Amino acid sequence: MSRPRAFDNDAVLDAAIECFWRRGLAATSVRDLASQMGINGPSLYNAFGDKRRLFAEALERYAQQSMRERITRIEAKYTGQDAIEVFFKEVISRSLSDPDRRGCLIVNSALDVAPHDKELQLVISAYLKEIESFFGRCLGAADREGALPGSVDVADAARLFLGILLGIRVASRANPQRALLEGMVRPALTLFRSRNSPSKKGDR
Amino acid sequence: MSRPRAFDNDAVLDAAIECFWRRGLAATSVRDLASQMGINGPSLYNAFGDKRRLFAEALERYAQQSMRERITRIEAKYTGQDAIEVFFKEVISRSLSDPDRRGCLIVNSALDVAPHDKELQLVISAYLKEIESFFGRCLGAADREGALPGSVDVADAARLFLGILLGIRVASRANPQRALLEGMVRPALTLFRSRNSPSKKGDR
DNA sequence: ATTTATTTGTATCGATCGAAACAAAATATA
DNA sequence: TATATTTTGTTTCGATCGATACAAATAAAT
Repeated sequence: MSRPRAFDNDAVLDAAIECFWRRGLAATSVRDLASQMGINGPSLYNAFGDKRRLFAEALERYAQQSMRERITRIEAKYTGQDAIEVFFKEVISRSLSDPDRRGCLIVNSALDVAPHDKELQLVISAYLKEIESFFGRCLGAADREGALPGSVDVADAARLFLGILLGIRVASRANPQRALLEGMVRPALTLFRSRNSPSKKGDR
Repeated sequence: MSRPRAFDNDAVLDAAIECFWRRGLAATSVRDLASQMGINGPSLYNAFGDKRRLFAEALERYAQQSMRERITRIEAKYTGQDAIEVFFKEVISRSLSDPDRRGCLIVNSALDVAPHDKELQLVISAYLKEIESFFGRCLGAADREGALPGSVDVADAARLFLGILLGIRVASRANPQRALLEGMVRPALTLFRSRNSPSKKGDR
């Protein structure tokens, strides 16, 4: 009954993700967005409301395509310590191979959006909780298999790995060096019971 | 031979720190800065060059007054695991008691300034290195006292604690909850040889 | 008292910001 | 084909951005 939309919603959202990912919510102008999305300003406002709501949609799509995709893909093939190791290996690899050092849109937003937007804070906080839950599942599985020493609290260990992930994402933007990022994770993996050939001091 | 400056340089720098700390470099306007600093725009430009150079000066003053002050003060009284524990206790306490959730200006800048400013990236990266070195000294002392298991690599452990610190600073802005922040640190402290009454699973 | 160098306050520069007014264009329904 | 409804492109709004021109104000040096 009306004129159809001339652009693909997901495609323009991907372009918006790229803008917000590179520069953040406040530093990205509506003109930049419209230009990169290949649409006009009024089309943007008509389709997404305003810049902030567009950001919320882009963030949710990012969470789905980047965070949840990685978690579900890894959990389909790995469990316990393996899943955590593969997860960090992938994150570090991606962080180091990005010439723009975009980091993670969720982590970036946790730092520069959440404190100034109560609604988005809840959304972002929930994303972080999803990641913590992923670590919690991995650690729970490891614990049930007897791969965790009794001194390790599963909930706290999940928080630790979330903290390390946030740390890697921050450090990779200011100091993207493999030794630093991998060094952040390695000692935490010693929380697990040592397996066949654990990495020891002086091994490197 | 000329008209003297009517404002105290350190005092207005403190006001600038507050602005940048609360909103970041890009989101803080020169008008906000001048207003909070109690000076006029032209005085600001005359004294500091431009917004970016004012930021660099404010950041350095922050590093001195906040980061180095804490490190030297703690190292004057504590060593090894104690120093690390006191450090995190203080950081977490400060993070949770700040109603504005400003986090740490250095960490904030690592995420949203460093990727877009090569010069400031070097400065910020150096600040992070100072923190890592602090952890390195603590861990080195612990190692020399036999308080570290042989499986723990001191350099990596320092990177881990830096990562946790960054994680705490990020998480405290999006999800400032004591259980989360303390939980991030607690498992990492088990890297040290257990002492008199270590916290165990189920203790909480 | 005059000179010289700097800071200060007022006013404003061009550029850009988020957002929208408006009409032309396009299509499903009647 | 006529009508109703939404999208599109052009244009522009008032506000704000970083930065500065300019002259009045100030105080040490001569």
